[in-house]
Amino acid sequence: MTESSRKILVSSALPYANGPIHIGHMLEYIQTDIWVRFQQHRGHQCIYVCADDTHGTPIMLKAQELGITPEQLIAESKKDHKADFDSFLINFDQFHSTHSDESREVTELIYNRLNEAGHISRRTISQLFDPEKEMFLPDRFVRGTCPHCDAEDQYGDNCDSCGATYSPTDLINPSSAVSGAVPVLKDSEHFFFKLQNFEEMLQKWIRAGHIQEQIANKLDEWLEDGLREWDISRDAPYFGFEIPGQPGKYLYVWLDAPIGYMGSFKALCNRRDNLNFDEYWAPDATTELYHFIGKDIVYFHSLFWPATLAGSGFRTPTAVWAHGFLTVNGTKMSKSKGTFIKARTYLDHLNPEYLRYYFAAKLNNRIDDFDLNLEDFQQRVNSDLVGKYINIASRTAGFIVKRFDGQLTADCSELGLLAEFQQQADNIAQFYEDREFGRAIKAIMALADKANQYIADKEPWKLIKQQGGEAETQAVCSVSLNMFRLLSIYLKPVLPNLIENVEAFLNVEPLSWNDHQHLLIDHKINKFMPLMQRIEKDDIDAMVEASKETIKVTVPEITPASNATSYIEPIKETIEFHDFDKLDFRVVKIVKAEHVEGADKLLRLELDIGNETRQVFAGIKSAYKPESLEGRLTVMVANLAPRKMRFGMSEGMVLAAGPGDSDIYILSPDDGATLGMSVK
RNA sequence: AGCGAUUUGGCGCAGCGGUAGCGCGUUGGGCUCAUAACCCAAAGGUCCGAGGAUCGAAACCUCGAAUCGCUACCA
Repeated sequence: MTESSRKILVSSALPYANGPIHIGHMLEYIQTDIWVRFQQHRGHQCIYVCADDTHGTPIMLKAQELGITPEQLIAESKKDHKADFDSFLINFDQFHSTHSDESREVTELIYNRLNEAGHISRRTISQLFDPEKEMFLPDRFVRGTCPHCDAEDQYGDNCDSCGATYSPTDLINPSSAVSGAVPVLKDSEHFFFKLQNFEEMLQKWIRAGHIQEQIANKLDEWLEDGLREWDISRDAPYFGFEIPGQPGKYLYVWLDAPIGYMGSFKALCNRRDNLNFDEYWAPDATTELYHFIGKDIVYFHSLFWPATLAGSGFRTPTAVWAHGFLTVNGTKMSKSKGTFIKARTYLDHLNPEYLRYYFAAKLNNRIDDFDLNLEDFQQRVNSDLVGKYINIASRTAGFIVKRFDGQLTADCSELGLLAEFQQQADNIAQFYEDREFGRAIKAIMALADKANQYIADKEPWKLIKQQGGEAETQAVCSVSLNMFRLLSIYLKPVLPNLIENVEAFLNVEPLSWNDHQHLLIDHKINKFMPLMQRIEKDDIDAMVEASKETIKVTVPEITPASNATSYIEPIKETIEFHDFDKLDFRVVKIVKAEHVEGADKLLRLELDIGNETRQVFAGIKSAYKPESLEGRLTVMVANLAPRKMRFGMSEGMVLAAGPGDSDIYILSPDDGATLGMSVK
């Protein structure tokens, strides 16, 4: 059961420093973070590193465009990225930068070793050069007319219109995307990494269980084509590391990017006493090293990277694990549809653990694309987490706290049933280990169903009313809360914040995986409070709306007057006229108002809006007597989506002011307004 | 164009040789402890299409379609 403690180093791919993190990125970070937390949860030493990828032409140009230095740009970017990751509970041990002393040190070491071992060659190549900017142009930065189909304004490497691929020198009327100047051909000496020296090593490596089978198939194909030299140098001006001893020549960003994993880890070693760089990177290292990546960068991580490491006397990764791309509602993320959702936009509207759960619930260890279906997302999270899992505690804790002073029974009954929950631990652990999170969640939710069935079967709400039924009620609820605790242990890698609140509720020390081996008996718990709110459709809609690319609006800084009375609610985010215009307010007459049987706060209103009558349930019982409302005119939102409520459909909403309780004041139009009038 | 992945009930997925399962949703019933939650039951599928090997396929092979992606000196 207790395997000896492992030493594991894990990375996620480095986000590029020229743009914000979006939810497509988050798929990878959440996947990795869950796996890392799982390992730590089980008592292994698992270190998680990452960094911003900061070098290359796009960074350089973007900084120029903004009129700042690249250093300023990447510092800004790192701050934003780190804030996003923190908010999503991504628990890096170190989030570093490839533009750092540590990265430079390792990069130079690797280059020098490759060079000394004869893996670097040089030759002169001819490339398009921008005479105005005095820089060589990457293919993407040359635009011109396609030599095949005459489509205008195409990239230098292929044509969007006819799909042809060509060299930028083939373009008709080429121009620099940077300055607009006509590029000229210019010679320059470039440095190449002799990838072909590693063909045999790579052939073996990719079939030795280090990568997924589908990826290995793909790599085979590349290997069959033969490996060629890899151009690893760029001429000044370039934002990156200068090649040692070669002024004006820089290392291509893709050489130093993965070295950023090592640089980040080195920085961590420098501030932690118990970590030794060589223990993780020496060629004979017995520790484990894993890279989580997207399938788009397989080439770099499964060919260049192991070759670079092997050629410079370092260990190769234990495994490189690729995942698929994220789609939203079945299609590629789109700015116009509002499905290009930035991490920050998501966070402005929704709890990060919703997304962590949804990703976990559908992730597997393969490279299939992952669809974030927003409707499914809402239903699944609400149903699984709030409806099933949390509900177990919600429906039993009340009895324990109110009737038994929070005390769980001294002996636990139903040991057989609980043993079933405990026995699932190994099975679930294996799923996590294999990155089959979806199966893990499925197994956990099957147990949650079982727990709810158990409660339904025992009917503690009836037991408590029976004479002498107290003991059994306490036993049933104690068993239920033990089930809840076991599920919490299993869910902890996915939902770290939520489980922290669960720990406070259960009044226990931080849970670790092996705590599943014992039960909570003769223990006092705290009062239950709602641990998670359901996802509201409105929040998803608002997030999508906020993601739609529109003309940039500068949201005015909202500075609440410092001496403002405290109960004034802050003004919500500024909206555009067309947002406002969606709301259809109407003058209506309350033709009928009545109490609703069984409802504490609601009144049922029948509203005449001129051409039809609407039924609306309004939470104003505490402030109005029904008869005082009948015959009054008021204002309603007439185009609000109907809402099925426990007592019937509510077909709109009546406007009212005030904080609630008896402080509620419905609106009245001035004299002269009549039924059905639109309010603007 | 080449290659890879995907295509199973409304939605999201599992199954990978013995003639279809799960969750959500829907419908009906039950319960009322619980965040309109929970429990029970039902309806719903020519498993993308066409061929083929097999006693037998959703699953294997061939051809085709659709979607997403990759194709190293783009990041």
